[in-house]
Amino acid sequence: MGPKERREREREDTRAAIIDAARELFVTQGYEAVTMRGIAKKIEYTPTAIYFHFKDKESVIRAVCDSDFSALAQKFAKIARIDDPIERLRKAGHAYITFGLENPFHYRLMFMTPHPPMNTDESELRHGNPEDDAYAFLVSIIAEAIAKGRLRKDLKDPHLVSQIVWSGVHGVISLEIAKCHDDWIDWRPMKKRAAGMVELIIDGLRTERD
Amino acid sequence: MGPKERREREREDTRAAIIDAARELFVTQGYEAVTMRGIAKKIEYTPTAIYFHFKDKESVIRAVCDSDFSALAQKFAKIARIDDPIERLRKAGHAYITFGLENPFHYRLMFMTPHPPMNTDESELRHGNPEDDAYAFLVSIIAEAIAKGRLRKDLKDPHLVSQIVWSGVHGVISLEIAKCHDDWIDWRPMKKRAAGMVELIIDGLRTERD
DNA sequence: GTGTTAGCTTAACACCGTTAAGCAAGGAGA
DNA sequence: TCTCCTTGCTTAACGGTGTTAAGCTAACAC
Repeated sequence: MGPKERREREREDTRAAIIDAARELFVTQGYEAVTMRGIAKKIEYTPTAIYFHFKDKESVIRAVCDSDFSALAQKFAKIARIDDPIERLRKAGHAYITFGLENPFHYRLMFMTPHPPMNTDESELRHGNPEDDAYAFLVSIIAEAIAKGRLRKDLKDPHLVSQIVWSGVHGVISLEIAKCHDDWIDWRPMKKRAAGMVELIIDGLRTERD
Repeated sequence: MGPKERREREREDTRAAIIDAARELFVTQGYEAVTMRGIAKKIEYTPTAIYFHFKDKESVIRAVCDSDFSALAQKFAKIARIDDPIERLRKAGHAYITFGLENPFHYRLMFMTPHPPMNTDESELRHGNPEDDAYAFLVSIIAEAIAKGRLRKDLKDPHLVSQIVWSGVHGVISLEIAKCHDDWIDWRPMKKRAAGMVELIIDGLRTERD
């Protein structure tokens, strides 16, 4: 049975071509600049053809993000091997910030833009699994740090602590993405702000002080 | 000389009508929902008429934001009277968070959306003046706290510290605005996250510890 | 009374996402 | 081999957007 597989392979190819074309527009110019007509021109199809492969524009772009966010998961996978939970937290914070700054349009779409609640099954990434899910990874670090008595004793809820930690690094990234062109603010170097935030958080959380 | 003033007053009136109509759409449904045709319908003019009063859609909405952001300046004006800089910082943080959560669309437009660098004179608010400029207000608090030896001694740059502090509270607000509908995250109450962040920051910055 | 200008309208342009309808090619079943 | 039907695409169009060019009208200045 040859032809059936060939057809499926071809379909998968043009689907990939759509994603690639969309990615190229997306990473250089952002969500608004990705137009169905623009994608179509790049791959030399008509705009309508895209709707055979994707429900709408949003699912095209989510396909781009889903595939690119695996890069973040890979970074986290390496960090997961670090023994000391505090050091793991520090490295994870920096990796998260680096990822956000290297993929500003992805980051903006995923974490700075309100979306209608999406069906869990629409995304291929599995939630709750620290390997795929960056938030779950963070919670696991915090939970371990709490269990090992490395955090202040009034900090008992891993989710609350995680959400505060996340807010901190998210604040640095998102402010940079949204306001870096604003010369009204006398911005200090990104690296200093990032490192300052990470140290401020870790220092504020933990038991010992040096 | 009557007619001239009357004409100017009338022009100012329809300008205000445009802003009011735009605000009504903006605060309930956000930037995208504000359409020139929608504004026009509300004030019973044609869409084109708006272009006599405003350059484009963006300047209509910026006029809305400019006028509404004076509310934040007023909150800060009260806080400015607090003696203790640390306590002033705490109150300012909470006021900022409250403002952001009460005006999510304003907040999103001003701090979560990248803009092309705008000409300073396009906005009526004066920069650098702590009375109008929330950032300058924050810097003034931090500078005073440093001068009075209330912060850790390695924290010497008011701008760097301010930017980190701002990032922290901004992170809480912006994550709430962008991701509060995401039930994939087991969100803790907003108040706990906000208070936790403010205390974490203040605790991380200052000299003494209780 | 004439000319000018302010303030608005009508009509259109160039985009956008999306959809209905049709067409051509190729596999499936007789 | 002939027919049918599905797959994958195209053509054409709809309703929406921001924006602009051109024209009209009433009120003012002289």
